[in-house]
Amino acid sequence: MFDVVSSRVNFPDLDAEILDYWKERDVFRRSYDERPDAPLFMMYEGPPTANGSPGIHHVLARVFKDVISRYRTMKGCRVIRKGGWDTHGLPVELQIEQELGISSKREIEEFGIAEFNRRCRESVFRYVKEWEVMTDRIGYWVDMEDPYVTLENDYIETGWWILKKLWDRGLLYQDRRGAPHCPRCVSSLSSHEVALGYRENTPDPSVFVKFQATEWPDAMPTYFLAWTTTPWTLPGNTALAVDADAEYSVVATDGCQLVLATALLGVLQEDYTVVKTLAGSELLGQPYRPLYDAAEYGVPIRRFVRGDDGQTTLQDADSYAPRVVAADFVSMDDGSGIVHIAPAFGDEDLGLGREHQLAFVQQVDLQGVITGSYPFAGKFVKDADPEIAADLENRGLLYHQGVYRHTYPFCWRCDTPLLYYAKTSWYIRTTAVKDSLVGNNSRINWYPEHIREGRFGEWLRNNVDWAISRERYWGTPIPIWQCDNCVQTVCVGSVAELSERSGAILKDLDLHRPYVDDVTWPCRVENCTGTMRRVPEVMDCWFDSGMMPLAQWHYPFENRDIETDGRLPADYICEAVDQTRGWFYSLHALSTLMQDDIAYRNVICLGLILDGRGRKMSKRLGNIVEPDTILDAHGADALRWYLFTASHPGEPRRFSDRLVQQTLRQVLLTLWNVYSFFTNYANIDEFEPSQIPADWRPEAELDRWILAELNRLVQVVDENLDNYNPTDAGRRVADFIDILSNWYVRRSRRRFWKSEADADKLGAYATLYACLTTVARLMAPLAPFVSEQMYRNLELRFNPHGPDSVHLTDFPVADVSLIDQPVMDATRLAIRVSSMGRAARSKAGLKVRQPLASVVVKTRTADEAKYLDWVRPQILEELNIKELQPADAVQSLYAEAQAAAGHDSDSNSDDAVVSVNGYSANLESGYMVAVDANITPELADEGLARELSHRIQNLRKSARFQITDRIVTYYQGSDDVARVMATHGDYIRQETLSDDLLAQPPAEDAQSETAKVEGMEVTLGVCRVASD
RNA sequence: GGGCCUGUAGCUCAGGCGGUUAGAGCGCAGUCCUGAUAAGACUGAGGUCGUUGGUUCGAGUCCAUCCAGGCCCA
Repeated sequence: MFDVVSSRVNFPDLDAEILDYWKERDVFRRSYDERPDAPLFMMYEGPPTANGSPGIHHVLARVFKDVISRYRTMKGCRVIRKGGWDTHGLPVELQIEQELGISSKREIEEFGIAEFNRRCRESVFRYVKEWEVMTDRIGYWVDMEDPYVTLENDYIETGWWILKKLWDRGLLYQDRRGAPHCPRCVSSLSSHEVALGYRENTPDPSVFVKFQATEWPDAMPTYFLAWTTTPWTLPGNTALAVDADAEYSVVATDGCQLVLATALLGVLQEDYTVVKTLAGSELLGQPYRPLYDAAEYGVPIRRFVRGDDGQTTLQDADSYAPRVVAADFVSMDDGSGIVHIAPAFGDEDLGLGREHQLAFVQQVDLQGVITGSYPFAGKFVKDADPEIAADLENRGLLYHQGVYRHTYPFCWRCDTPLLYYAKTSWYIRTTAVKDSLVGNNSRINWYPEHIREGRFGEWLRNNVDWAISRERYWGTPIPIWQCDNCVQTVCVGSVAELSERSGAILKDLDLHRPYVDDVTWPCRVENCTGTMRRVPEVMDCWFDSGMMPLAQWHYPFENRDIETDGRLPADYICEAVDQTRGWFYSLHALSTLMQDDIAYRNVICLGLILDGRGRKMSKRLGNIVEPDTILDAHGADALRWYLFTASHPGEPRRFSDRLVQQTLRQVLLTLWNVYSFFTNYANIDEFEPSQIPADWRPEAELDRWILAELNRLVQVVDENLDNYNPTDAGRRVADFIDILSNWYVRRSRRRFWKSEADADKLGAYATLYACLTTVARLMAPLAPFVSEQMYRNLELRFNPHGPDSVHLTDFPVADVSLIDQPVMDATRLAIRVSSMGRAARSKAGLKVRQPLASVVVKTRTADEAKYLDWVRPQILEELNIKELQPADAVQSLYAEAQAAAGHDSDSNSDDAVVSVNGYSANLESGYMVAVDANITPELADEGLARELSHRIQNLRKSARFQITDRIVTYYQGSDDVARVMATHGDYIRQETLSDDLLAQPPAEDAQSETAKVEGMEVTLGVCRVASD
């Protein structure tokens, strides 16, 4: 016997039961422990940070990780899926700053780094319980008992080892760059943080400034016209840049000459005459007078000097001689074609400064305040802008000023406009392996595919060196110690090495700041009395996540066998598209640098998750959907199924409770009801799987059809999952469930009901059993709970020595010999003809319960005419019609129907339902289904018999009788009713399991009703007969 | 400003190598069917397939342009 399955099911309760079962049997662990020799399949977990509650977007990523892992397990792999936690980084620090009510580095240092970091450490596990519960609840199998944690000493130590390797190869270096800097927080921002704070339509001053040429051949005073939106950088100007290949014009206007690009003459405010034109290259080297000579205002002057090694360094200088240089970034779209260059600020300016060994004037401090003795000294840069413009205007050096609106970055924490500011950072020279980065990428399978050459490929082709240092507190400390007296620098690659160098016993040292900062030692350079101290920076936390392939195993200090045992690279990773520049890149960059290999073979790149109205989910909008709400209402499978199938992984997806509920009803409940139907009747008939002969083959048309569809489904689902496409896999399963329920079961019901236990009935059971057990396995990776339940009840209880979980079974393999295309085509035709027939009946007001004499069907092809013959019984039964005739048997009907439909008019559509010749004919796409509308008295009686048994069935149902209960039926009504009860009594008794049909008032305890049937008042009652 | 993606019914989505009259589900209105069903069937309303050009005998599909939205970057 099967367990009794109610058609009413509570999926959240079912989830809980299955979770207990897995826990009890330790199924997850056994899914890899019990197959030591199976091929490895490696899934890398992109680590989340547990300092906030998990949201629905985390569920999305986790179920996509899970579905592929479960599929691979069923395909015979041993899937390694180690959990992980990302624990470092600025977001963690910010949260603590907020809690402490502070917002600057100065305040953190006053508060104390030790306590600050202690709080950071505590906060990152604050929600770990919630994460574990959610992970468990959605059925994501991942090893949470032994996860990697980026703050652990072992993890950090691997990071040090990697950095040292890079250092030894000259790939780790310190450099000065123009970086976005928040003057209020006194810190650089990572590109990721900058991206959070762009604001459109930000007004900035737009000033055109005149730089006087000092060696221009003409007598007339001549100025280079340059444009900037940051007047505060003008005192730092040390060069002007032009496009050497562009044409420039010298124009005469208002008592002087101006030089600017010919293409941009339109910016001039008044009349002018072009004196001459010349190439940009002819301007190169032209000296000009600085607007503000730094020496006069007490600001130190330095300049870039290129050494023998090709590297440039900054050296002090007494004076500088600004001049015109060439640059390839000079735009001809706006401005004047002459770009103001201040190497102390913009990154392009800095690069140009190096290239041309320009002077370097930095008249702004890290708080954004102008230094020196300028008239506007002591002001914040943005406040200095108007004063600088006014000062230049007074001196006749301002040509024009206005307002320019553009997109500008602001600090996402404190809304301060960011300044581009040249300062030193540590870099990894990823550009040294750029070709490998691009080349290795071509070996990665991206889903969706366009990411490879699109967003990711584009990013790699524009690769710049990776800025890995942060002037912060809570992160992996950069293991570089420098002498505070000389140039001695060492990179430390392990805790042991640090012990050895420092002479201290560091076994229990917390490798974080401030403790690691206390580790110092005397410089060993001869005659140097300095002390080796760690540099103050910590690592970018993306470096932490990128090194997880090695660091999660504490390689190379332990687990050296990962090099060869298949744990590098990953077979599969999956995160959202925002990780392109994040984790996808950091993994790829580090594995290219360290192993010159890919870090992952296959990657699903998920789109963003939006709310029901298509808006991004955010706390601010208050449109976050809590996973718990969904899970408690609909269960994990419904949520998973929705996430898999609603749209392809790369697409953004809308999410709402309503859509999950729809999925539940349409897919899972439909399947469950088929399952419930099957077990109910199987138990009544005492069907057991062992009754199916080993060499059983389907004979009935319907059985051959649904098994053909089933085996085709197996092929398609296997193919889709193998191609990392759970979306289409799930959609195809849903399609199958639909036809299984709404055609196979619908059409097969009577085969299960009938009392004789013949081969046909066994065939029906064997077929439906095969469908349900196969579907349970097919959907196990997608909907692990309901499939487990079905597996246990349908298979395991009859095969106690089989695998005790569906997730330990093999994925189904299609029996190609059962895929019978003609049968599938024929049944599709039956479904279509039935649908058209129902419409024809409906239009003529002929309800289906009323039997009709005949239906005429015209198909489009000869093949279909043949198929019609096969599926004739299905159509007749579905339409409740006695006889089916091909159209050529009723020659004129089709032509008449076409004529009636106005087919020969200019309308190019002849779809219609028309009444013609006593038929109701439905024309559609070249098909015709015409039902005979003539109801003879015999047919009317038969219709009444069916109507009466329908009423009696409803009474049985409302009396809550068991399906197998036998009853006595009472009836009172017109002569018609009495006659039908007599002439069709056998039929009614059989349908309703009535032992007797009694023409008398219902007994007292009978379930009864009086109603109008076909316009006649009828009283019916049913009474259960005591079973023996 | 650059890169990538997306635009098909009120909503969520399908539409193979270009080929007959562009489909499904949800929602709405009505009718029907039902002893597995929380379901199902049928009918109806609802579409300039984002725009404009082009290629072609033929374009939702291919090409170009523009528009709108999203993500990433400057």
